[in-house]
Amino acid sequence: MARTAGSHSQTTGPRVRAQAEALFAKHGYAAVSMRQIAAAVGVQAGALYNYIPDKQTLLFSLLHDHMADLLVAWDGQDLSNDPLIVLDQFTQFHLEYHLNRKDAVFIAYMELRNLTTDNFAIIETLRRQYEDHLERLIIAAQEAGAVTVADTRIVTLAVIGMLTEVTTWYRPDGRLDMAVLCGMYKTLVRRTLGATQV
Amino acid sequence: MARTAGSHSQTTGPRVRAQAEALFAKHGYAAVSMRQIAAAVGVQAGALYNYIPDKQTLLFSLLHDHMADLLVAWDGQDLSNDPLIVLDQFTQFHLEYHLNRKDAVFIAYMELRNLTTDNFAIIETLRRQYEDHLERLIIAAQEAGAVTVADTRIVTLAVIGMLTEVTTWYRPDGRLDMAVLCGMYKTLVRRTLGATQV
DNA sequence: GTCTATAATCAGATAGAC
DNA sequence: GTCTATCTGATTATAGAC
Repeated sequence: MARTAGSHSQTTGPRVRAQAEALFAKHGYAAVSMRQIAAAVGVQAGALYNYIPDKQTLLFSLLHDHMADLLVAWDGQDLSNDPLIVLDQFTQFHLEYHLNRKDAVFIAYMELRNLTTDNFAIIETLRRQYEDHLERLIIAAQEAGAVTVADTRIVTLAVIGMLTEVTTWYRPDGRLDMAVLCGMYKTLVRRTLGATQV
Repeated sequence: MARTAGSHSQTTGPRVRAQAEALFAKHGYAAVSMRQIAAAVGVQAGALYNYIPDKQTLLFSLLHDHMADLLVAWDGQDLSNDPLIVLDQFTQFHLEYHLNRKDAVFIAYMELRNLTTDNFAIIETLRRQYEDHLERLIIAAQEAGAVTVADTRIVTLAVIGMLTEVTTWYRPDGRLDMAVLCGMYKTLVRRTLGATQV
């Protein structure tokens, strides 16, 4: 309970990350100054350096945690034995996860070019891992005779592209609720894969 | 033939735009300085202001011309009477046009947030016009009984998202040439639309 | 049309007081 | 842990010489 005045280490750190994420998504990494982040948090610029070594590391940390969390979340899914139902589960998972983290998704796609070469390689490896998860599902469905795909890699990227694009226009208070949206995209994904049942 | 030393008005203007486009695509609008653009062109920073009023107008001009050129190019297409062939034509047009202008496409999607409010509205109107072209094709195909779509607007955005995503990974010297790529995506688009023939 | 020089501002990051 | 003050260098844009 007793706490030194001005000491908020348990809350300021996460707040720096949250405000940076929101500002980077809105204006772009290069366009946001450390002073802007500090103002959003409610501290002076110098205080930020108690929590982050520099601006580049802050960006990398946001992207890395987003991708790592995504992989952990997918690993935690309870998957069906039906190869078509599993594809529906991926569609639903991808849409819900990404629509609930629009800022992080936006940054993860937009700010890759602002990473150093080494940091970029790490993020790309994580992204590739996620893509591979879906490609394995498509290959399994193909082997089970549930879908017909000419090139599993291309179709994997096409499906992820189609699903991720939703984050650029979907509004929770718009004309479609999540359940309806997910239902429509499950159909679109099955169709794209040439599923035996749609 | 005779030309005042240092006078290159017929070439410098376009070169400023071309170099700015390349640099904005690579590093992002906010991350690129006028000095960098000038260095790429081969002049000093001050000379740029003979061709552009300011940095913001340069960005807007690049985005505006890209979208306007896209609409003009589509209007110039010779379209089939077959509603499914027309959709194939759109797929091919969109892929070829966008893959030949990767930098402009990247900027058009990434730098919208760096436009002023007024400029943003203008670009969004142009983008919406392009989307409407595809949506009308889908509606026509639906009315002709050639496709089955639950929500023409959603599917329009899904198709454009799927096609545009290709620009993030396609390499002309990669394992797929344009003809094969277009063929595969024509199938994917037809499938997504629930076409009677794929 | 391009140059050099400069104005006015802002950037990321650090030092030391409290 | 946060503040103020500051360092160093970069930013956009302009002015005037050539």
